[in-house]
Amino acid sequence: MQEKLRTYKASIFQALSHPTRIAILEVLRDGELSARSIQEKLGVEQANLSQHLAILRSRQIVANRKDGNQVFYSIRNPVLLEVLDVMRRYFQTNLADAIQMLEEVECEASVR
Amino acid sequence: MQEKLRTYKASIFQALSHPTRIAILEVLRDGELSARSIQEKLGVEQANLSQHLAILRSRQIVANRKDGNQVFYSIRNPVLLEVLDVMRRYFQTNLADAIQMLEEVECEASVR
DNA sequence: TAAGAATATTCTATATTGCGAATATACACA
DNA sequence: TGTGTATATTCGCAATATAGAATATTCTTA
Repeated sequence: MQEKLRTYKASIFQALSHPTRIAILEVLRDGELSARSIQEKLGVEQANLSQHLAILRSRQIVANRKDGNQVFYSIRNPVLLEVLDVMRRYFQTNLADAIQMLEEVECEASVR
Repeated sequence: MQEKLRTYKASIFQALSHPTRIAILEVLRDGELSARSIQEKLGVEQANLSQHLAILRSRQIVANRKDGNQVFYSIRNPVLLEVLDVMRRYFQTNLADAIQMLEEVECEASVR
């Protein structure tokens, strides 16, 4: 596989590499929601949510539909939900390691 | 799902969010390899590879086994390969969008 | 048209990441 | 023990990412 393709995949993973963006995809799992509803469900700053949505949009991960005053977001490709599902299985089969990691992550998520 | 769990998931995605690290997992798909072999296959700097391996290690994604002079790496949990497989499907069902993205990514991968 | 609501963008400060160069460590074997 | 090979770590710098504050844009409705 060429470098370019890997860079694309990496950019998708990168889009998924933030807790808020994972949360966004999880609340969109059951169907589209307005930006405002997402914001209320997640309890984040308006500007911050908008930035995260911009990232998901730029990677074509979510679609947005304007309706009057509001913008409704939805997951563009359901296969992405499978990615999240498999990750859930990954997490489950990894429980022991994960618990340890959670503790580390709690202090600092970085390697260095 | 709690924030902590999302942070954990995000940290796994973050580990996958670099082309070199994706490449590492791909060459490890068929079994363990020494760091040197990985380096030769990928053609990256020794120090750089070691840094990427450190990230994968810190997330418990790879296991390492020391044998004399060398360190052999392998994928710790095969479910992770499924994640990559699903991503491949994601890519395939997304071809049109992806091609467009590849062009953009070619110039600059960032949103801003 | 004016005011208000929903969303996006820009700006600024800070933190994190990624790279190569240099250095350190660990092991093998003469 | 000394030398070479394999791997890891540290350092400094450039690039990127994230957050909140401020501002802009778009739409609705009085």
